[in-house]
Amino acid sequence: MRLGYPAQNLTIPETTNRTLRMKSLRDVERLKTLIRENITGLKNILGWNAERGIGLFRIGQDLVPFASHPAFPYDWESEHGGELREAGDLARKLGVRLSMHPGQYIQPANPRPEVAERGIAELRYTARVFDLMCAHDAATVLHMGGAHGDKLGTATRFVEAMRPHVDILGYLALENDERTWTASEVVEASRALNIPAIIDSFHHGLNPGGLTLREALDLSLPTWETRAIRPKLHISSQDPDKRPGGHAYSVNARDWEELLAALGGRDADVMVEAKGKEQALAVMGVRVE
DNA sequence: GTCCGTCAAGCAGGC
DNA sequence: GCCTGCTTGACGGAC
Repeated sequence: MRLGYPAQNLTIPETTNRTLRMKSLRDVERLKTLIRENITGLKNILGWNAERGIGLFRIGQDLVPFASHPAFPYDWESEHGGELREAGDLARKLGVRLSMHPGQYIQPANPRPEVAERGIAELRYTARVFDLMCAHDAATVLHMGGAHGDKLGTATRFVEAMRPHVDILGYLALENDERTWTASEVVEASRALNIPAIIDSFHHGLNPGGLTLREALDLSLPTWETRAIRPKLHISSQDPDKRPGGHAYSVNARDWEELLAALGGRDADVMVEAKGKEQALAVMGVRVE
């Protein structure tokens, strides 16, 4: 089992998420510098992680900000491909597995074609990053988006929208969310696309769809056999000061024990989604100072 | 110099 | 109808 955290390290501190405002995109030199700083940030974080046995990391979605936007001013794959390749070599050498997690705006099943197409473009960006890094066990983790009052029809539309994009499907994994798509619904869509499903234990608790956590894992873990790579899971805990679904600074030890119990000794890599980033891994016994 | 609202983008749900 | 949660940096204007 490998443990990981997303996008930035609060201790060093370092980030992969430097960005700029859209109207600054035309400043090409500044943009290139910023992307190189993000890639350098990624390498620094990978090194810090490896020294502490942290073998999983989620690259921030703004590694190449606006990469999928029509206004992006140059061919980022040619310009930064060599740098990404180096970062990928480092990750492989250190044994760190990578992922990305496109945000809430990415909705391939959206009834508005322009929204769906924007989403596909963003997913293709993540796939190209992983291609350039030669990150063969990487995952692009995606929620299925809005249901638009018709879950069955939307799920069908999602599968049909994604099916032609084999370049993206090579990395894509679908994740349950806290209010719309349950573990079993996500597994069903994943099976239809022959891609893996990720269970988020916190989301599952809020939107279980009649399944225990163990039952959800029984369904989702085998979907990873299609890629012959280790399954992935997400864990986070409720922030007591926020409404249900708000992520806490750390992870509750009971939530962690519950996930381990549900796994029952089966192997998986676990992404810890906490506001405290790497600091939250202390709950799992990782040395994070 | 610091604070704060806004920025490409969408949805669902609580008030 | 508005605000918040998903996430959490940049940047311009107000003070």
